[in-house]
Amino acid sequence: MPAPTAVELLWGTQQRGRRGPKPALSLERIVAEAIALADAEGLANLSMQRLAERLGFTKMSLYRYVPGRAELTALMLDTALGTPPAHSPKDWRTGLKNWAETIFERYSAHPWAIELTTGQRPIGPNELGWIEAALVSLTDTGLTGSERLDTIVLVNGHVRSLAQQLVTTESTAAYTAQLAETLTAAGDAYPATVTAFTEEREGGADNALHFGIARILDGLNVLITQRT
Amino acid sequence: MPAPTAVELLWGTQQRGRRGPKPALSLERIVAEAIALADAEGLANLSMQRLAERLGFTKMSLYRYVPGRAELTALMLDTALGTPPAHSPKDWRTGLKNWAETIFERYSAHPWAIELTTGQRPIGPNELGWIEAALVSLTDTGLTGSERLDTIVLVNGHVRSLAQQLVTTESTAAYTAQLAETLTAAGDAYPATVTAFTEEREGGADNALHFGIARILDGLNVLITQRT
DNA sequence: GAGAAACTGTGTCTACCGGACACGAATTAG
DNA sequence: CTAATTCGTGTCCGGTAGACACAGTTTCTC
Repeated sequence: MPAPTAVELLWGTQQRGRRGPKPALSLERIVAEAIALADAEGLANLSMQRLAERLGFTKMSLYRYVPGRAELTALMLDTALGTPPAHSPKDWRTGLKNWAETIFERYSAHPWAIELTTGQRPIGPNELGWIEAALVSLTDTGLTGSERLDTIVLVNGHVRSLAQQLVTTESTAAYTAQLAETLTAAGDAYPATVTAFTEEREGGADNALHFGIARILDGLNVLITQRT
Repeated sequence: MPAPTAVELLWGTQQRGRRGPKPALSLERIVAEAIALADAEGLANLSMQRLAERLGFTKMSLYRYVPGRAELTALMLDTALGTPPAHSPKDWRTGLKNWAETIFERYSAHPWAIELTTGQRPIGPNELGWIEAALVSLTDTGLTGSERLDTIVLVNGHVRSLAQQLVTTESTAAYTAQLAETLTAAGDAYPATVTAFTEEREGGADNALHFGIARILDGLNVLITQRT
C-alpha cells in the first residue's frame, strides 16, 4: 500500500486491492470536479477543502485517491489537454498550423492548465500524444530529431504565451485604461511604444496568434526548402 | 494615507509623509532582499515571515512599505528585469537577436520572474523599457504598429518558454531517466516520439533557444522583404 | 515650548491552506 | 469465523496572508 506516484496515476498502472469497503469516490470524479472548479473559479481558488465540499466528502477522504495536490493538478492537466486530433495527411504546413490552433483552443478552454505546464513534472499520456501528433506532421520535412523537437517547443511556447494573454484580454477595460494613463504620464520616455499603440489596432490576441504562427511557419519553410 | 497601489509603487509616484518616526527600512532594501531570497530558494519559499526574518524585522512591519505580496512580487519582477541595454544601431535582425538573447539571460538569472509575468498585472517602467527597446529596433522594418507589437509577443513568448525549460534542465538526471522508462514502456503508441528522441541530441535548451530565434527571424524576414 | 497629529514597528488574532495520523466501520481473503 | 485490509472521518500541526489595535517616536501647528 505505498502511495501511488504521479506517473502511476497518469499512466494508470495501479490496481485496486480487494479487501475493505468499496470506494464511494473515483479518481475520475475527483479530477473532473476539480477541473470544473478550476474552470469556474481559477486554480488559486481550488483547494482540497473546497473540492471535497463540492463532492460531498471530507477533505481527507480525497487523499485516499490522490497523494497530494501536485498529483491532482498533474492529472487535471493531462485530462484537460485531452486526446490530440487524428492526423490529417496534408502537408506539414497545414498540419502544424492545425495542431497549433487546436491546442490553443484546448489551452483557452482551461486557462489554468498553462501554469501547470511549468517546471519539472511527469508527462502524461495525453501530453505525450500531442507531442507525437506534432512530430508525425513533421516526418517528411527532412528535419533532424532535435530540430523537430525544437520546432514543437517553439510552436507550443508561442501558443501558450498567447493563451495566457487571452485570459488577460477578457476584462481589459480597466487594464488598458491604466496602461493608457501610464503612457500619457510617462510616454515621453517611450516614444516608440506610444507610436505603436496609437496606430490603429486591428483585432487582438487572435491576430497575434495567427501572426506568430505565420512567421514561425515561414521561418520553418526557409529551413526546410533549403534542406531539400 | 491610502495604501499605495502597485502602479504608484512601480512608477515611484509617492511621497513620504513628514511626521512620525523615520522608517528603518526602505522599499529598495525589502525588494532587494526578496529577490535574493527568491534567487536562493525559489518563489515558493518566499514568505513575508521569512523575508522579515532575513531583514531582522517582524512580518507586519513590511506591510508599512508594501501593501501585500502581489505588489511585492510586481516590484521584484520589474527590478529583476532591470534596464534594457542601449540600442545598438545595427540592422533590425541583429538588434532583435541581441534583444532576445539579453532578456533571456535576465530571465535565466531570475527564473522565478517568468511565472510572475502571467496574467493581468500592472506594467513597470523597466518592463515597458524592454518593450520600447524592441520596438526601436523594428522602426525601419515597414511593419505596422500591431505587427511590431505582435512580433514582440512572439519573440518574448519563445524566450520565456525556453527560460522555463532551462530551469527544468538543471537536474535532468532522474527526469530523463523516467521519461525514457515511460517511453520504453508505452513507446509503441508513440513511434514518432521514440524516433525523434533516439536520434542523437546535440546541445540542449541552448540550441532550442537559438533554433527558435533563427526561425522567427527568418519568418519575419520573409514578411519584411515582401513589404519593401 | 506644548499639545496634537501622523507615522513606525510590534503583538495578537482570524481564516485558510496542505497534509500527517489515529480510529472505527466496512469488506473480503483465508 | 477470523484476521487482514481498505475506506471515510475527526483531530491536530505548521505554515501562509493579512486585519487591527496599540505604544512609542517624530514633526507640524498653535
